Amino acid sequence: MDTEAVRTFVLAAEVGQFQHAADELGVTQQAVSKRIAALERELEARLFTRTARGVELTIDGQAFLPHARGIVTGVERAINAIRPDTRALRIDVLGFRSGQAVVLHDYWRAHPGIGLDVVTLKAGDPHVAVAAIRAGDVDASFRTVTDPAALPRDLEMAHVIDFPLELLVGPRHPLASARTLTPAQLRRHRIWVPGIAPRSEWADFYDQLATAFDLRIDGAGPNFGVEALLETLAESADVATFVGSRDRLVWPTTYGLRRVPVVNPTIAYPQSLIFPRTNPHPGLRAIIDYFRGLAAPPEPAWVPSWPTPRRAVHRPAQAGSVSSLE
Amino acid sequence: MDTEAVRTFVLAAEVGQFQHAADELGVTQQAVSKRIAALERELEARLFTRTARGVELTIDGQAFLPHARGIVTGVERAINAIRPDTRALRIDVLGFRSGQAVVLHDYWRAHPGIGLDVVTLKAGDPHVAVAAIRAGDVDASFRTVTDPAALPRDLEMAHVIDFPLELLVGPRHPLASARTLTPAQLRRHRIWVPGIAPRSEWADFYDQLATAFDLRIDGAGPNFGVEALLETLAESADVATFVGSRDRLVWPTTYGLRRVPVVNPTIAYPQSLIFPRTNPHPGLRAIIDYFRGLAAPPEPAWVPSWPTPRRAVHRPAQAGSVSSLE
DNA sequence: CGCCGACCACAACGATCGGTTGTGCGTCTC
DNA sequence: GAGACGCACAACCGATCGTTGTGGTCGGCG
Repeated sequence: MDTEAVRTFVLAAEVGQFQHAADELGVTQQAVSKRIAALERELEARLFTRTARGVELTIDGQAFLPHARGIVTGVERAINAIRPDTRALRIDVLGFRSGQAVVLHDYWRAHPGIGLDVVTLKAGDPHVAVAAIRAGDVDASFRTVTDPAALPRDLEMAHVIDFPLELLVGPRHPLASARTLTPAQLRRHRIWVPGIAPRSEWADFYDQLATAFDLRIDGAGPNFGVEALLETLAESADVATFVGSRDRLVWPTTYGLRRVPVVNPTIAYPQSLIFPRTNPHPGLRAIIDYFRGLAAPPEPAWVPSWPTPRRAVHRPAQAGSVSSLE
Repeated sequence: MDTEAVRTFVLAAEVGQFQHAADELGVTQQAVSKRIAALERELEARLFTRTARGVELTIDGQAFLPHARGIVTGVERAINAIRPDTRALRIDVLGFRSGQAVVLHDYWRAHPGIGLDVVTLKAGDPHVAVAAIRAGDVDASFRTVTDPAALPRDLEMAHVIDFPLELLVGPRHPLASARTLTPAQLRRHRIWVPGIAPRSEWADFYDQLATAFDLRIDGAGPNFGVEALLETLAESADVATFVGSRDRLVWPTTYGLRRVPVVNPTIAYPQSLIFPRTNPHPGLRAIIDYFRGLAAPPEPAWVPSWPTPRRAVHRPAQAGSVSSLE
């Protein structure tokens, strides 16, 4: 199906004449006639009744019209998502099931009609995201540059939310029945975190976490995907993994897996957003505010020793109240 | 833009290989390559990065993908709206701004995702709608056959709602400042109701109404469309018209028009729905229940002398309580 | 009543497009 | 280094889409 034919159909239905529609489109009346005929042939249905003074929609044509309008606007939106000057807010997330993407999706559902495209740069190094933002390929990225000196001057990194960690364990694991766990209880248990890029902020986060609480966090293993990880966890009695409380797990229940919150202290991943310091996308500020308005993890919370700008908007006086146990 | 190319793009993005997508679509790999190349040329953007083991979405491709999915599903829905065997519930209304259509639209918004197509048969005679239902062109029609003997055996006509009438007057009309009006107050005022087909149920309705309350209802005049009517009303000091309380008027305020409810008694148009007695569309019952669940006009109400089956579902014991002043 | 004007359909023709087969190139694997 | 795999390019052919020219039908008008 040619979308130009669909657009022609909509126009012809609106003006009620092939001739007029042809003038509007800058083609001959015969071309419009052939486009409609082709559409009718493809749909195996008559869309217009031809009269001496123009055309009129048939019943099938009336039923088709709103869907045709939807196709036309869908095509326009699709093109606008690509064109550099008109494109919608484009945000890089670590993965489509990550807590970042889940909260973004919540925001999008709460604000229907907003132009938002979620992409993943699929890079281990956060500096790839930095380069993509500077190049204008994306408008913002949920990555973290742990060394403040490494962040270019023209970019800003803002802390937007803390994602508390949970332990994901199979039913045979000794910690499976716990309602909550403290970091001390995790000591000597194998915690497997595959798929973490070597020099990424997440590797640094887990490094600091392991040394802070003397944990056995193994991030080296090969990553065969989420499904393989879940299957391994489901059958293992001695291996667990960390997930963010907002991360989406597709079939956690079918594997019999349990998510156990870690408390006293909460282990919080300080989520930052990187975006251009000047001329950020107009819709970005609302998203930052939305993230910052979400509930903070329960105190006390452990965070890594990055100099992340603490949330200055909603909790201005509590910058020092987030206790670090280091 | 060719929707086949869009569908190919979605498939290729999902499987990650042109070759695989080509097998799936039953074409050669080269055809897929050309389709994608054409799409990229049209969008002036690279959608895939070609690798030795397949293809991977670029950032632009990732942004395009959800919109492309929307286009594909939109095309599917459009086709399903046409195909006789799979098509969505198709209901005939008198006009897209009529109260019937407005309430239908409310229902559709309350039940997103429901397959519903609203059409107008544009026929004066309700028997055209009857024929269309019997032919399977539409699934139901908000028309009324006033003579029960004229309704074919294989069709059912159910009363679904009462639409109370309001007087629409311009600012210079003597009744413009009234908050409510009784039918007796309308006597000797000119009421203009253009566009009523001669032998339709609406003509009968207004005939009965005029004789019941001794009103001057003029339905003969030429119909130049809603806009012309509104303009005439806005400037006239002695002509008014009737509208249903649920009818949508596009720019009533810009013309300075006022809608005045008629009470003591309310004048109710008993809205019926005609549909096949056997094998009605599965979604139809829910719509009938929705209409019947809406608020009834205030009592007492005048209704024409048609033998409309009164609402038996929600007000089973009140069949006789609807007072007719005839 | 017959002409004219408006509008759509059909025919013919050239350019373009979308499909095919055949081939070449780069990369990954053994 | 040979083979497998996957995508791109070239050549070819039929279908399609645009054009111009023409015919048919309906409504309005003198």
